[in-house]
Amino acid sequence: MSPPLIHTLHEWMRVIMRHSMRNFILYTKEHKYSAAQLNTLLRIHRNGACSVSDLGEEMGVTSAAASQLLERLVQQGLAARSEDLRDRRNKVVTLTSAGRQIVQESIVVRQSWLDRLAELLTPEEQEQVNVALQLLIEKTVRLDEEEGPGRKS
Amino acid sequence: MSPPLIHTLHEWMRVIMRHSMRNFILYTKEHKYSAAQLNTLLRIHRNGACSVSDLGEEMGVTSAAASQLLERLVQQGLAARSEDLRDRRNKVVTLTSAGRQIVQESIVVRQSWLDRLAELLTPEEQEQVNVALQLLIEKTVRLDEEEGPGRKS
DNA sequence: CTTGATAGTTAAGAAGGCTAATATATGTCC
DNA sequence: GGACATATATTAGCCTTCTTAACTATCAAG
Repeated sequence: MSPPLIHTLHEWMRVIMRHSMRNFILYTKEHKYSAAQLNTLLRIHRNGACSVSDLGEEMGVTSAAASQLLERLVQQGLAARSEDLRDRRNKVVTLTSAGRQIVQESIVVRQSWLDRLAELLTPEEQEQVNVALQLLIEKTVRLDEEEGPGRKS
Repeated sequence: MSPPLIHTLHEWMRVIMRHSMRNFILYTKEHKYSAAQLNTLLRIHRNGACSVSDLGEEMGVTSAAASQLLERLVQQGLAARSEDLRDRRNKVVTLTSAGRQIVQESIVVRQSWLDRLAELLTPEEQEQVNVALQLLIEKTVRLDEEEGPGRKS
């Protein structure tokens, strides 16, 4: 019965990585943002408002490193720090509109090939793929629930 | 008719990136290899034997940068340089067995969640997903052919 | 108010990775 | 052979990012 699913999944992953990374690297070169900076912006985007140490912890660096990285983003007008009114030791990190725009652009360049890919499919194929991917997404959520049941307190 | 395919594709991409990158970063931290080094190893792995400038061009850096990056990999025993007999200006870059092992491990780390994901599917679902992904892979190949018809001479 | 923990910043120094310029060896064309 | 192009290596200098170690501000408990 055709190549096993595992093999197909891995192959698909390889394809995705190759396409997305190529565009991502081109984007960073073009815009002079380092991978670390763009990565930080993406984290802030995903987390919504968060603290500096949260950021560092998630990226696997010390809070000092996170602070410095953030400082430069603030200087470039891409991120903002404000005080947490409930605990004034914390800073609340957010994106500025310029920062949000950078994030959006980087996501678009990374994913634009998917749009062109979708256009190559017939409506029937689109529906078939849609159902399969939604199944995968749903199961992945379940996978996360099983493995990290107690991450939020 | 359910969310549009484009939306589902992008969501699936987001899921993949989050899972794979997290494991990838953990792996680099653990093994003290920088992202650039691991990236270089992966390129060599994908390209098979290639020259230094090929490497640099593909990674979007000067050949000087590629040479230095490679030098460190050689010192660590992960890559090897040998002379190209047909054109002795070129170096033929290959992985050592240690280098191949690192590459394999990093791929496994990045993709192991896919194996667990596959196990959550019934045989029928597996077949359904398998067919859909193979369709996507095949269409992506076609996409590449359309867009880069003359990349190899 | 004092003590001790926590969050963030700052400074100093090390390391990685980049470019540009230069050097060296090799290939190609006449 | 001689002139020029090509592939790689080397060097110097710069920028980014990391860590460690202070230091400041805030909170929480007594």
